[in-house]
Amino acid sequence: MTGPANPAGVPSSSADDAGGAGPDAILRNNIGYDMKRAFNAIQADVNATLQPFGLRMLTYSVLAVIRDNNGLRQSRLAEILLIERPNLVLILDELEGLDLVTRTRAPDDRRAYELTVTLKGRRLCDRAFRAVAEHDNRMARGLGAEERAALHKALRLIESNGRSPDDSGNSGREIPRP
Amino acid sequence: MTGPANPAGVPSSSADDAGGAGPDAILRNNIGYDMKRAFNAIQADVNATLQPFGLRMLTYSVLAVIRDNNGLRQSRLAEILLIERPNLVLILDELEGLDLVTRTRAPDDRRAYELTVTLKGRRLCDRAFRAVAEHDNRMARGLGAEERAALHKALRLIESNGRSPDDSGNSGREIPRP
DNA sequence: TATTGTTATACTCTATAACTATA
DNA sequence: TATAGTTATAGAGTATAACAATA
Repeated sequence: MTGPANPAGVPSSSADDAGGAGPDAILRNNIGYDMKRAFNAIQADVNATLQPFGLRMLTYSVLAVIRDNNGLRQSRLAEILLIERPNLVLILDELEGLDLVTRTRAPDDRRAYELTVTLKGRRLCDRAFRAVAEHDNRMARGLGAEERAALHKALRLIESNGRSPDDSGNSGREIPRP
Repeated sequence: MTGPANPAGVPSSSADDAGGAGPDAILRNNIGYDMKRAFNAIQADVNATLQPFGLRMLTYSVLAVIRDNNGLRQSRLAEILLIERPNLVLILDELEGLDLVTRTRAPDDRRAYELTVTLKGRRLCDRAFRAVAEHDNRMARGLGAEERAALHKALRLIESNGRSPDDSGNSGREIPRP
């Protein structure tokens, strides 16, 4: 905690709080709360941006990663994007139905599929890429180049903090009295 | 764009990309992608943190805002947390069923309910608050105080950018050829 | 007529178990 | 037996239309 602490470490909930601090002031201290609201704004904008292309954030991500990793297999793609394999199947069905990607049997392992982007898929992906880049600039308006780089760095650090329960003793989470 | 640009503004998708840049390198340029992954980590951790209290991120947010705004009405609470009214009903049913909040008829407007946190709810909220603060420190490990403040500032700026389609002419979104 | 809370419903994203066909 | 892709299913979270009671 950085702010002034009261005995219990609990925020002051006095009535005059509501005056100039905003009714959700307590939650504004939490990175997750601010991030959820920021991400909601981003997702709404990127989905509106991708809608004319027939894509969503998720389908665009899948398309873009296949585009840059030709011959990729579904299991590996699911790993990369942190998607469960069963959920990826439906996304690929959708993209394949739109003639944007193809599944071809792997020559060495006939259980697996190799994913490729079609010409149509590559063209759409490139156009969508530019629209998403504009979306990014729109959402980052007001941030300087260094601030924007710092944001990316912070987000990646947080992501990696989530994967490392490398605290002392227990995993760092409190165990409340039953 | 900050990096070197090629004629079309499209990222190089040559095969040697996959070497040291990571298979999702293209998406890593997008704030939304990094933020989604960071937020996934945060949400998983905060939900694990709140589980012993019988709360989730969403129910904790509702409880905390009522705690600091006694007498709040559902419509206003929904506005504050950007939740649709119908969805809030179920959350309040849950919190009321746990004896953490109460709905009492507003004296001046008998359509509305005034929301209050019970003693049990206040105690639980305070304990959860401390656990969430520890969760926050866990997720922000590696960030200095200024970096952390800059992160909050950036997130709030992005949120506000989402609410302002104040561009010139069209809303700033590209209209692709049909 | 408008608003508060509610019901019902649907859609997206996510998560898990179990199946098939190959290995 | 183990793995790749699949099916079925269930759970959050979110979004909209329509209703009853009240204003």
